[in-house]
Amino acid sequence: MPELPEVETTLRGITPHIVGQTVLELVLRTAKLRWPLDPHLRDILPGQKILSVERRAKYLLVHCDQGTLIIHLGMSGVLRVISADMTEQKHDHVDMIFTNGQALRFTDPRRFGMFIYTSEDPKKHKCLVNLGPEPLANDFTAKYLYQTSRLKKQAVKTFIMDQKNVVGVGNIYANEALFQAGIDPARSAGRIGLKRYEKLVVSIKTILKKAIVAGGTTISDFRQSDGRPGYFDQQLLVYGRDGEKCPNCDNSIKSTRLGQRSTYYCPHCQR
DNA sequence: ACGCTCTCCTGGCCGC
DNA sequence: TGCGGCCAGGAGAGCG
Repeated sequence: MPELPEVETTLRGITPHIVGQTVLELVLRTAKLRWPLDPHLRDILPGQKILSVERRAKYLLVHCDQGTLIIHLGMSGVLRVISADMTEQKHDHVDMIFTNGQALRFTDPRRFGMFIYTSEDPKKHKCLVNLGPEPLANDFTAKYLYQTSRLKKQAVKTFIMDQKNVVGVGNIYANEALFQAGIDPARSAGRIGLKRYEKLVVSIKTILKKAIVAGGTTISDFRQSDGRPGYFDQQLLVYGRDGEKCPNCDNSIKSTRLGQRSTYYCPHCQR
């Protein structure tokens, strides 16, 4: 679920509450998320102080004295700072309790999320080492996308959702960005010219920035870390709108599937 | 190397 | 109201 704006929203929500705090105890209630939760976290983390939190792609890196937690929200994960005595509910898998009486709680119904610890450089972890550029950074340019996509036959939507090429763009924002750029999501990435990639890069950056301001998109279960939903769903122009009228013309929005993912587009406006 | 499927898991919704 | 089938913000693994 969470794409870059939702992860960024989470980062901004939790950071001021946990940086500087010292871990008192780790409560693990579920053995397995995407990968097994390491029971040694109960021994390793207590006593460590949270130094900083950063986002890389859709991963959150919680830097502690002696190592780093790598957290991914998967499709349905939520991180919240709560009072440590708040009763746990179904799907609350991890509580990281601090000495100040608060806790960072990880909730994830579908359990595609990830909550691991490394004492090595987290950027060298196999999940992070092959990631492409950050879409909001200066090195994410039309020239880069154009060069990277030469000879690629895969659909441009699949191409921009591949984290090797650019990170953070998930299914919702891929649909929206391609609509805004007027590009047919099924078109081969290698057959799109530099000019059109210029439009696409602008669309991706604009949409992600707007979504961050809105606190992300809540389709069903995403919550900002204070429990409020994200409000960007009110600005979605094509996602989930098949059969509705295109905002730009009189034709209706169609849906199809690309790479096993629902795809929404206007056949008239997107070429 | 590339690109396509399958897979992990729970819950909500729709149709019968 | 109950049940089966299908769908959902991701992405690693395995295959041809």
